[in-house]
Amino acid sequence: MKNNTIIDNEGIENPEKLNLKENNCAVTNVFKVIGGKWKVLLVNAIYNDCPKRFGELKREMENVITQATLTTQLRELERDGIICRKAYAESPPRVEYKLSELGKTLIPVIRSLETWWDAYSKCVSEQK
Amino acid sequence: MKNNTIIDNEGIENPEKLNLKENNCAVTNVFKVIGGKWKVLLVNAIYNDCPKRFGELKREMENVITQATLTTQLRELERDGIICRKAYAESPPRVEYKLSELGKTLIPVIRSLETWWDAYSKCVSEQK
DNA sequence: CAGAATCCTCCCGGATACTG
DNA sequence: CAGTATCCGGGAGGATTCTG
Repeated sequence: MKNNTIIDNEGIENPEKLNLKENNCAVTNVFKVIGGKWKVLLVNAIYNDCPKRFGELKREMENVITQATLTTQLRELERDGIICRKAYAESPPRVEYKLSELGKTLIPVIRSLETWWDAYSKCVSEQK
Repeated sequence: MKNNTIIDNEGIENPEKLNLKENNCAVTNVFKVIGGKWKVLLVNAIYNDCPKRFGELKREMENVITQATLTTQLRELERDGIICRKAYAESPPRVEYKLSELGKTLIPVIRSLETWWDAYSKCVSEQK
């Protein structure tokens, strides 16, 4: 509580640069967008089968994450402009998700992460 | 506690694929290695000025993270094979960090994440 | 069918103090 | 100088229940 009143700035000559304990590293910002535990999985799923209905995602993720968590992750991806949500005013209701144009630019980045992981894990397993 | 005895498997026909609530998505695994709040910053710092002494890192990160947190993050990076730690048996003690060969392969991946973030944030700020 | 609302748990990172 | 040791709070994500 005592530290809620802005951090002690003694000795800090350039507070802007430090951004007050916040880390404005670009990569850290990327993690805020796609670092959610299931987000890349969802982006891939929606990319591979587009548009994707909520019910399909739910079925595929069943017994892995709950519906509540699924909804939360999707909402955040939508808020950050990665996916588009379209609700049809029908009965029963239907909701479809697609990757936005911005979201599509993520795919190559995700692929490069996957490629790095493959090489990394292979290397790690070999050297022991 | 009740859920410690392996999760209810009813209705799961293919437990291996689900990996028991674990997410074996490659990208998620990458996040476990470099997803720590300050790790990419540290990797960049060590890469740009190699070898890097602990004291230098501490000074650069002063008023941003504590020494304890710095040590923890470095230890994890070392454990995961990204950086190499070399301690000299001198007095006063000296410790140097370098990127491992494996760690160097991270640099292009980090650059691609940075590039994506630049484009992303520009796009987001324009469209509102 | 799709989601909102609550409550709860776990763990990462932070503050502080002590050490060879 | 470069660490450990210990305690602690906050936030992400999960379980459960209720709704149009």
